[in-house]
Amino acid sequence: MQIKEFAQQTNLPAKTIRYYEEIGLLPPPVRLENGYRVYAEDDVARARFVAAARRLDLSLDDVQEMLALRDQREAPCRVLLDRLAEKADEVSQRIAELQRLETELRDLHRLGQTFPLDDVEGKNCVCHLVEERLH
Amino acid sequence: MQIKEFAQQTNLPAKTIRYYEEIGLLPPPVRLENGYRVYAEDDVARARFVAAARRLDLSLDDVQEMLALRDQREAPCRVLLDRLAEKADEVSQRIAELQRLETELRDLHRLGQTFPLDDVEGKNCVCHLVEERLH
DNA sequence: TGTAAACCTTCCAGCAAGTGGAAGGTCAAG
DNA sequence: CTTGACCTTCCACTTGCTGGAAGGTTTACA
Repeated sequence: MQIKEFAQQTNLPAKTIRYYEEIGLLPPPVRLENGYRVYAEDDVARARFVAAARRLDLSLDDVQEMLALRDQREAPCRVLLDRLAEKADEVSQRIAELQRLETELRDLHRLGQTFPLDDVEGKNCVCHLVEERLH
Repeated sequence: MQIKEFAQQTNLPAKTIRYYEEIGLLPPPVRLENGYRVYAEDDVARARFVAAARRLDLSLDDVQEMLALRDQREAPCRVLLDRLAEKADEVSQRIAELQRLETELRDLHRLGQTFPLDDVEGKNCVCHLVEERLH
């Protein structure tokens, strides 16, 4: 199959597939005489693994590591399992940060509405409110 | 004051201050004969506004727009207020996405633990679980 | 006088993970 | 014979900085 069908099968844009090849995440496929890439069925699984891992927000570095294990006939499951747990913790930390941020944004917005909207020089507008919010 | 004190007053690294100057967010300051930057008290407010907006995760483009308004003697408060609300909505959307992601990661992790850890070729490991999770 | 430290300068490179676009080759259908 | 859908490579751009090299200046201290 050519790159377009491969892209459909793996749910990755063709551009991204070429990029993954360039950085060594996917092996260079066979080429036709005209230079077109041709993929085999076997290539789909690997690319799908990458796509799925990316959807789980694992880094390309993480994926590299796991694929390298697989290429050495070692099961990457232990590493993957650990990364899933680590990633989940990172995500929940990030959620907490964003929740704090949202609260701050909503608080500022609410407070800012009680101020005039045309006070450039004075201290009575939301801009100064924001400005003074540094700690 | 020189760049180091300015950095302390504004809570921005010196590198970042030079960068903001380079992209036109902060005006080029006066230079001493030896080329050192010298900042006035008035410069502090502007840089603090930038720093505070960044802490609220507003983009440099947003900040540019608001500063441009201020430079034209127009109050950026309306724009700022709108951005605060928009940003809060973006953040809460992002939170929802991350919560879905966290759930997916934890589910996969839990499920993956019930599988063997050394199954490279078979279908009985967490790697294949992940791989098949594409939709 | 020498020198070490603590400043300051510019410029170049790189991060993550792609995306966009230009310029051009190839192939099948009408 | 040309149109449109593919495909190729290469280069630049995104966001918001950060790190480092190579070098100039200033002050303190021996």
